[in-house]
This record gives sequence, structure tokens and C-alpha cells, in this order.
Amino acid sequence: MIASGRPLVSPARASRTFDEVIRQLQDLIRRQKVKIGDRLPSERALAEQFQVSRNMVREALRMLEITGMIELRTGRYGGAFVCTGRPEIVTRSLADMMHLAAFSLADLTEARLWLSTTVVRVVSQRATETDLDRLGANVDAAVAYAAAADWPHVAQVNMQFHDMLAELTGNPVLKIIHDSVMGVIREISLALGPIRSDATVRHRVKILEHLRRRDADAAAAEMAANLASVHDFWLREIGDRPVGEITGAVSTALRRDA
Amino acid sequence: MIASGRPLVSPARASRTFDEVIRQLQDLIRRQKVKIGDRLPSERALAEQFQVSRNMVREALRMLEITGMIELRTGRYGGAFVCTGRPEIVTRSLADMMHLAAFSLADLTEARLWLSTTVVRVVSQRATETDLDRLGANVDAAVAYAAAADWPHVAQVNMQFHDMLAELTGNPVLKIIHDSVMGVIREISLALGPIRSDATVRHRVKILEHLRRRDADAAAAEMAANLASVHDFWLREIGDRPVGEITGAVSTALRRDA
DNA sequence: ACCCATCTCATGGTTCAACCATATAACACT
DNA sequence: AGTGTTATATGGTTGAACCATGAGATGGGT
Repeated sequence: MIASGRPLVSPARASRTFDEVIRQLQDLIRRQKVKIGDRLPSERALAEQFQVSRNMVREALRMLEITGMIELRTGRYGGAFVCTGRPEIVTRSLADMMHLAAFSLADLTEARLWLSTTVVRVVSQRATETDLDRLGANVDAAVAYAAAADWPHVAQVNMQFHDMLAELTGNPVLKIIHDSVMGVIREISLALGPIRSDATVRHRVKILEHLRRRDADAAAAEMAANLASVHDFWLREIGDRPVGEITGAVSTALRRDA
Repeated sequence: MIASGRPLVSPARASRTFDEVIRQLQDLIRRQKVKIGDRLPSERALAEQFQVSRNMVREALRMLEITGMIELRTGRYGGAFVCTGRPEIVTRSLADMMHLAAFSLADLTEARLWLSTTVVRVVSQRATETDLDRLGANVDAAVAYAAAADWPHVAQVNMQFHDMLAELTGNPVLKIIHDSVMGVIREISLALGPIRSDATVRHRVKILEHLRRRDADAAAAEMAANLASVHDFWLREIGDRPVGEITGAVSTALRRDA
């Protein structure tokens, strides 16, 4: 079947059999010939259709599973089901790259700052009063937890604040990007433990006030100030320890819990 | 909002044999027991050490390869080499997720506009004169191609302009995100064919002028105006058809040509 | 000494034919 | 109506075999 060459655009190594299987299956999903929730043919059926061994089909399916395009279920009536993309896949890739020293914590938090200021600017234009009330409930919870010095809950609610904000932009692409980056931020936050201070909460209150006044510049500035202080705190905590050590530790811890 | 407990990470299924192999190999790399450039033991040796079949080792190695942690080389003295993180892994994950998510062209170009304005603002602060000269060379090329009505080359050079700009931010995370979104944009652009107009080129010239004056606001505004006009053009071409339909078509077309 | 062709062989790539573990629809039983 | 059992197609796993590759070793020619 793949006897002749398929030059295409910079195939890198299209030489392997299962790369071709991967490509065709990806194409099926991308072109929505199979929709989200649909089941692909069984491994044995695919092997026959592609005229390759079942092992090659398995390696291809494994790749699609790892990249989050399909989910594999065992048992009769199991199989490979197309599923909606999972942001933690991208998060994982980003975290892996930090382990491999492709970029630093400073790079990450800087990008996060730009993303969050963009998000807050958009939200200041688009949020309805109802949306702002829901944000207000979140901030109130943060204030209450901070008053009780319950820092783990403060950290948790703060994460939700950012998630809600990204959701309120109404733009799914920005949401995906934001979730991916925040996933890595969350790992670091978990590894270092909650910040025992209500500084972020006080910033939150002001951000919400700016949002209610639809003052995008002020809200963005407040967000930037908040994130800068968090970044400084982390840098002091981490000192000279390599970032891989931090997130590697948390990965191991999370796996143990599972 | 998520009122329930901790989201944490998906436990996945640790039940499969090769998941354990993956975990141990990842740990080796994360803990830097094997360093970048080192070679892992051969598939056969790993199979013996882990007491599993070679197929399971292969699926584990495949996973590590896909996530960009190792590179596989054939031939004697080949093997699995730990390699530095490859940004295109994250780029592909993001692009995959965008294909799976049901988002419209409007969502994509909107996110791209925010991203590009951020990029151009950062570059206006950080670019050296040498950097700007290199950008100038790119713009000059675009002007020349436009004068010759060579629209395919104009489109190609324009893509390079955005890539260079993202590179000049000096932030690898932003570069990765930018590349991911532009990858999808590029697919759409290829599917619809080049825009036969020098409007974009004229915007380019002005953006460069603003950059040389270090006028971030003006450069961002010019960029926004440019992208808005491109977006309008595409909307007339494709209406509200889902993005997956467009990009799927171009994949197929490229394959036929090969 | 140098160059180039040839050989070597451990490595990843691929196939095949089994068997195991699992989940669920359908059925049998209470 | 509810409960337990079974049949069976699915993914998970094994082991042995063979093919294709490519960096080093070899050796002959200049």
C-alpha cells in the first residue's frame, strides 16, 4: 500500500508504516468523517483495511490516544472513541519542555502575564452584569478564606477565578491556550505550596471593581501587578533550584495519589 | 464553577503494562539519570530488564518519542536518544486540540489578533536595530513580490514576517503559542489561496515604521487593522463553515499533489 | 598516507499467531 | 421487577521471527 514515495511537505520520517496510518486516521478525525463520540473500527478491522499488522495499528492508536484525540476502552463494545481535546495534553507537553530545559520559569510567567492581561481586557468589554456577579461570588469566597487564613482554599479559589475569567472571554481558542499554560502554573503552585498572604485577594477585589467600571486599562494594570508579585514570590522560593526539580517532584507526587 | 473537590490530574489507567514502563523511563529522564544526548538501552535490553515483551517497550518508547522526550534512530549504533524539547510537539498538541474543539474562523482570527498585537507590542520594546533591519529586508521582499503581482510569494513572505516577529519577542512560550495558532491559520490560507492584493504589504511597511519609532500603540493598531481586513476577506470566502472542513480539504489536496 | 568501496551486525521497523483480561448486551433465574 | 450468569468482541500482551538501516571496520587501490 505505501510502496511508492509520498514526498509531501517535509515528511521528516514518513518512512515508517504506522506514520501513514496515523496520518490517515488523523485526517478522518480532522475532516469530521468520524465525529466526537464516534467509535473507530476495531484494531483488527483497521489492520485489515490498512493492510498492516495489528501492532502498527496499535502504535498509531497509541499516538492518537497520547495526543488526546481518541480514548481507548476495553471489553466488548469497547474500542477507540473520538473525544474532545484535553488541555492537560498541552499542559503535559509544556511541562515536559520545562524539564528538558527548553525554557525557564521566567519565560512561562511572562507569557502568562501577557495572556492574563489580554483576558482581563476582553472580559472588561464583554462580561454581563450576571457574569460579574458570579466573579464577585468567587472573590467573596476568596476574601472569606483569606480572613480564616485558609490558604489552600484561597489558592484553589484563585485558580477558579482565572478559569472563569478565561471562560468569560467567550473565545474557545484563547480559553484553550490559557488552560494549557495555567496547567503548568498550577503544577508549580502545588509544588511550592500556597502563598500565605492575602495580597492576591486584595488585588482580586480591585480587579473586579475595575471590571465593573469597564476600565480595561486599570484592570489589566492591576492584574499585571498581582502576577508580578506572585512571580517574585516564586523566584525567592525556588532560588537556584532547577525548574525540572520542582515540577518533576510534583508529577511524582500526583502519580502516587492516583 | 467547579464546586466539587480537587480537579488534580486524570489518573488515567495505570493498569496497562507499558504505562508503568513509560512512568519509569520518564522518571529516568526527569531525574536526569540519563542526560540530554544520552542513549537509552536497546529495546531488547529494556524488554529483558522490565520483564515485558518488546512490543510493550516499543509502545512506551513511541509515547516518549511523540511527546518529544526521545528521538529514535535506526541502524547499528542507533537507538533511543534523549533530546532537548521540541517546540513543535506543543505546537502540534495545540493545533490538534483546536481541530477537535468546535470553534469558528472568527474565534481563531480573533485570538490571533490578540496574540499578534501582544507580539508586536513586545517587539517594539525589545527589538534591536539589527533585528529591525532584518524585518526590513523581509518587508522589502514583500514589496517587490507585490509589485510583480507574485501573490503566492507575497503570502509566503508574510508568513515569515509573523514568524520573525514572534521570534523577536525572545519568549519561547509565546513563540510556541503563536506558532500553534499560525499553523492553523497557514492551513486556512493555503486552502483559500493567496489574497491578490497589496493591502497587507502596505500595512507591513507602516508597522515597521512604527516599530522603528518604538511606538507600540501605533504598531499594534496597524497590526489589528491589517488582520481585520484579512479576516473580512476570508469570511467572504468561506462564510461560517467550520474550520475543520477547510483545513481537512487542504490536507487532502496536498496529498493528491504528492 | 589517503581515499573509496565493501562488509559487518546491532539497532529499530514490521509481521504473525496466539492467548489473556475486560466489559456489556442478552439471557436465565428468582 | 430485580438479580445473577454467560457469550463474545474488544483491547492488552506475549514471543519469535524476519526485514531495513547506517555507522564503524575492513581492505584494496592510488
